[in-house]
Amino acid sequence: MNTETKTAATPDTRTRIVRAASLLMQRQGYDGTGIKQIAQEAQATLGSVYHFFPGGKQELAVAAIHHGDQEFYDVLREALEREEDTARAIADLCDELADGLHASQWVDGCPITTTSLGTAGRAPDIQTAAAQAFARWRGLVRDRLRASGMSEGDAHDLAHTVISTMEGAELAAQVAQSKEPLRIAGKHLARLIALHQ
Amino acid sequence: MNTETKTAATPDTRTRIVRAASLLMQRQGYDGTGIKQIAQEAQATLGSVYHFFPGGKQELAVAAIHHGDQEFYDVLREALEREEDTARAIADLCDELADGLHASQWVDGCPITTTSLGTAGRAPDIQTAAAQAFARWRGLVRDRLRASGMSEGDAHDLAHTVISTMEGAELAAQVAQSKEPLRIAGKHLARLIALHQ
DNA sequence: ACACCACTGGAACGAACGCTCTATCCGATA
DNA sequence: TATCGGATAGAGCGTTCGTTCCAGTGGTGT
Repeated sequence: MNTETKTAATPDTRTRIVRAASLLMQRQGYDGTGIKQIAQEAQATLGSVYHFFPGGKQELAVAAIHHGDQEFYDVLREALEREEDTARAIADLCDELADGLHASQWVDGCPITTTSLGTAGRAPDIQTAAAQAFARWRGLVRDRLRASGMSEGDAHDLAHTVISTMEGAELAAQVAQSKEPLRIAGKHLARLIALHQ
Repeated sequence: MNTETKTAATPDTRTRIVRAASLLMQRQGYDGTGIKQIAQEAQATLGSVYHFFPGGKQELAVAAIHHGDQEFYDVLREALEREEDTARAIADLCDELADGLHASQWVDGCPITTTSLGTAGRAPDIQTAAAQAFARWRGLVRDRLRASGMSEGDAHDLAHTVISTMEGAELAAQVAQSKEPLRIAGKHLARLIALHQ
């Protein structure tokens, strides 16, 4: 029954596999990550991987994307709940992302972009999972903006730009190995939100 | 001497190899693209590839990134020269990018992100080339904003956000297979620029 | 006529890839 | 205690990877 839940010392084998796949594909992309490497990192064996993911590497990648999706969904939700002023919440989140990126020595960017980009025209399941993730994140921002009184249209459009810009700034920060793109993006997004409410 | 220049029917072998590498890595990433595939696509042989790029796949990837860098540099420069109002120039460029992305059936996004992301912590030469590209593009926008009378600080910051947001919106558009993220980003960037000048 | 050399062509190498397969383990149920 | 199926373990399959190596080929300078 259990597929993690408790804060247990050593999680499910399946959970360990998904976590390892998510982390490694986030860093190295789909083609750059081998199934054997995932198994080793997860302290599981090849047999276990194919037992839980009979669909092979693609099915595992989809699970990894869903994992990364939920991971950032929680971060985003907490950031929006923590601070009443949405503009400031987004700016603070950008700084938080910059700190996390720096702490990982600029390797752990968005948990799904690398996997998604590298499989663009050839793995529909992975693309669908990535599109769902982006839509969920946008929905979170849109609902928060709506709740603070913004019009439907403005909230919809701003949610798009907030996610797009955060995504692009994280990418730019990673490439430049600098917090500056994310810092500036946070400032400008806050300004843009304040302009509409 | 000549490494292309003329509008010749069939370009240099070296040029054909770089173009093929750039296009394939843009679509499939570094690890997803094989040297043999590049050679085939370029109508060259393995011997030729290693003749021109004795540094192997990494040296070829660096050349591919420089190629993609220059490619977008020209597009960006023309877009900024074509339209006097910088805000409108950026918005128009976003629409142009959306059309190009759609025309490629959502596979040809930014020519360097996929390659750069997939090699994040392990190929310094590639990272440096990608960082240079981003910096050159930002420089183009910053100079244009400065020329239209914007303050040094505002121009610097806005150039960052313009590139970050365009990058992120292109990514979002690719994943969602929709022009909407780029359209909205263009609108918001124009608004943000107008706000500062 | 010859020598030279940038360039082309492709066979071959060891390593790593995704995946299949069978054997074994082990806790729950009868 | 006997049985059974989910889970684990890893050898081995065919294929492809990046790279090396060397034998040609064709045009240029002498």
